[in-house]
Amino acid sequence: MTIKEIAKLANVSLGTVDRVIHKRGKVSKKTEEKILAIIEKVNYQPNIYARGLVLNKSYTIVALVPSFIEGEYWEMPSKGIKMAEKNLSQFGVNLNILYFDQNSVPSFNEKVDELLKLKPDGVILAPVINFEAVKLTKKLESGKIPFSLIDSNIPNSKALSFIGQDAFQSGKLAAKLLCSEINSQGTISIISIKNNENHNKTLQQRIEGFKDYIYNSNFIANITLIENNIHLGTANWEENLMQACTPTNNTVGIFVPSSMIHHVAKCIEANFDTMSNIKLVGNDLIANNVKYLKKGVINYLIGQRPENQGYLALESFYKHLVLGKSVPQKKYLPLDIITQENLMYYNDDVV
Amino acid sequence: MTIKEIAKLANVSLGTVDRVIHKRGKVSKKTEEKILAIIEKVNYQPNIYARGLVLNKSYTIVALVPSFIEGEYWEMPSKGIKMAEKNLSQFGVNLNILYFDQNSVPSFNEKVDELLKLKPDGVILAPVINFEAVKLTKKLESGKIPFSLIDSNIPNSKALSFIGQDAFQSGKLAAKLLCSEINSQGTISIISIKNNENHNKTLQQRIEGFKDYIYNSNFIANITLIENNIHLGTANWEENLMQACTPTNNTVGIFVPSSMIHHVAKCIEANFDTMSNIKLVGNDLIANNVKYLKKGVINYLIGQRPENQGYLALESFYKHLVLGKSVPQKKYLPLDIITQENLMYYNDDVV
DNA sequence: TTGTAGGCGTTATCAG
DNA sequence: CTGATAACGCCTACAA
Repeated sequence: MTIKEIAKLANVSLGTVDRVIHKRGKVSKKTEEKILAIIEKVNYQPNIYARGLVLNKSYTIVALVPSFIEGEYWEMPSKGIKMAEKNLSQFGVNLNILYFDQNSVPSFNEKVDELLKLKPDGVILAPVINFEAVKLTKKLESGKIPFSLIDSNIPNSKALSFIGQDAFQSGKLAAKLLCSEINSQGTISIISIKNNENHNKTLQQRIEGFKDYIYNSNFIANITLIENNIHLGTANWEENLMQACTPTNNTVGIFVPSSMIHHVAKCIEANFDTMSNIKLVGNDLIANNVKYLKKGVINYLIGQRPENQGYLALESFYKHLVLGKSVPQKKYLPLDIITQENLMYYNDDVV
Repeated sequence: MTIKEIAKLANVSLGTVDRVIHKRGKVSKKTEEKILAIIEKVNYQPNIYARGLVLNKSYTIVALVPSFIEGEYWEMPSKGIKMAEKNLSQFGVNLNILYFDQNSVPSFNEKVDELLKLKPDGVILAPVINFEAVKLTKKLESGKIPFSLIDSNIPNSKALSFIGQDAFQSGKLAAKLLCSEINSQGTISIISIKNNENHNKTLQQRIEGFKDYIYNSNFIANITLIENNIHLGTANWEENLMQACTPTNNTVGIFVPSSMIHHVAKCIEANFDTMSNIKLVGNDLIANNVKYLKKGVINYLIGQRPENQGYLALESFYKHLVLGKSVPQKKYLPLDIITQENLMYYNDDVV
């Protein structure tokens, strides 16, 4: 059903129908009602090709995400965003990725300036440097530029959508898997490994979830928890890590609430004679982690579909700007449990 | 870059450029080469809106899948196909779902006739009744109607794409999970439950994968396997099932290689005083299974994203027919491990 | 308040 | 062999 046909049905011209459809006024109430009724009745759907052709709009979306070196976590969301661009560029969605250094506020602000100069129609933001990210969202809000958040949320922000994972639940899941592997008894070591200075809410929530599971289980009496913090790049981080890995009493399991578990796995592997029965659970399917999962040093990895997060973030703008559809305000991606046995089908998994 | 601009660059009219692009001949070699070079250089991409508008083609895709009652497995692929239609109908992809009775060859053939009468531009087929399905694919091939297979494959068929799961690997994964739960010792019962008469390759492959894992593990000596077959709807299937569930010797785990594990779970729950420590692993997130997973009667479910399978099947025709893109010939969806802890984010998971 | 005409980029047809 | 032109459905400016 076209506008022309509706016009004929209503005995008006197609200009009038168009004005009704777009609520541009200047139509008498009577004809408006008549046209609306017809539109309703025939369930008129605009032809998106014709609309796309005449509007021929193109949208600039800028993504502001942490820089990375090959194999690091942030490569994956970037990859997903780029894949989405490949599919969506033909619909007028143009992408511009800006990378900032997670450890440098000036670098972030520099990129923010660059971003604003591009006058984007939408922004994808990874709020890793939380405080600065919040400032940016305020600016975007006042500039009426819609933004989507990936990875972690900024509560109370007016984001078009948040796409990420439920970190607390991720921690609970990790605890469940580790407990099942260690038969629910012994000492578990939680090792937080970070490569930046920022307060990492995700890490914290995973740890809380992990503890929550154990505290509320009925074998809590059989389990001891130890916590360690390692800061990559500091003077003696490797020694500290080695110490954290070394079995105290009867360490039977290690949980690393980040993608950095491969550092622990490397440690364990180097001392496999004494440590081979320590079970490892961590997050994220980055190449280094996968390597140790395949070797059996890591027992479970929990995935959060980072490529998908990136893909969906750009797609949310496509839906919002191009199709004019509504998009879910919050999207938690599934927490995938990855083992040697199902690893192979989790690789090319971007929609 | 538009055809018009290319025409100007090449000092020809846009008609000529169009003939080159569509290889319709009647262009001198010299001008053709010149135009091709320009197209290459400027990386010309046709405007899909304009193309869609003028072609204004619509495609009829017919899906032929098993009928179901609410909550059964086949509801999920159907749901996925319908969701895809919702997104793709505006691009001219029209869907027609035909349901056949898995236990009735005549019903299948009746639907095949109906299908052929619709003169579809593409067919989505669930080859559950294998022999008849093969016959249909032959007809489609000779009629040059492309088809996609979902759920299980027909090797050597000329399908546009197959979208399903690796059933063998699914069985291996089930074994791994069950072994981890039962601490790798005791008697495991494999209970095949079917609701139709067809030879079910998927079931068979899952069982083979399951055995393969155990035979190749180093705790094979500690595990005993028992196999049972239950045929839903036969005279005394409930008694048989009850018998199969009853612990012999030291049954510690049960594997049901289909979506029918809720029948076993019901059994176990009814005798929870004596059977509460039997671990259950099965397939598919249907409502009945989820219920027992939440209760803790079922320990793990393995998902195969059936909605996604349906969605991707229809989308493969969109990509093929509308966008003219190539689609992967074979797509195995990930084998998701579902527990109480990650269940909640696996529900609205269709792309 | 309403109707009309031109144009978006592509395809396909028809006349040269 | 090549160029000109109508049409697809929608939007917008402008005329009535």
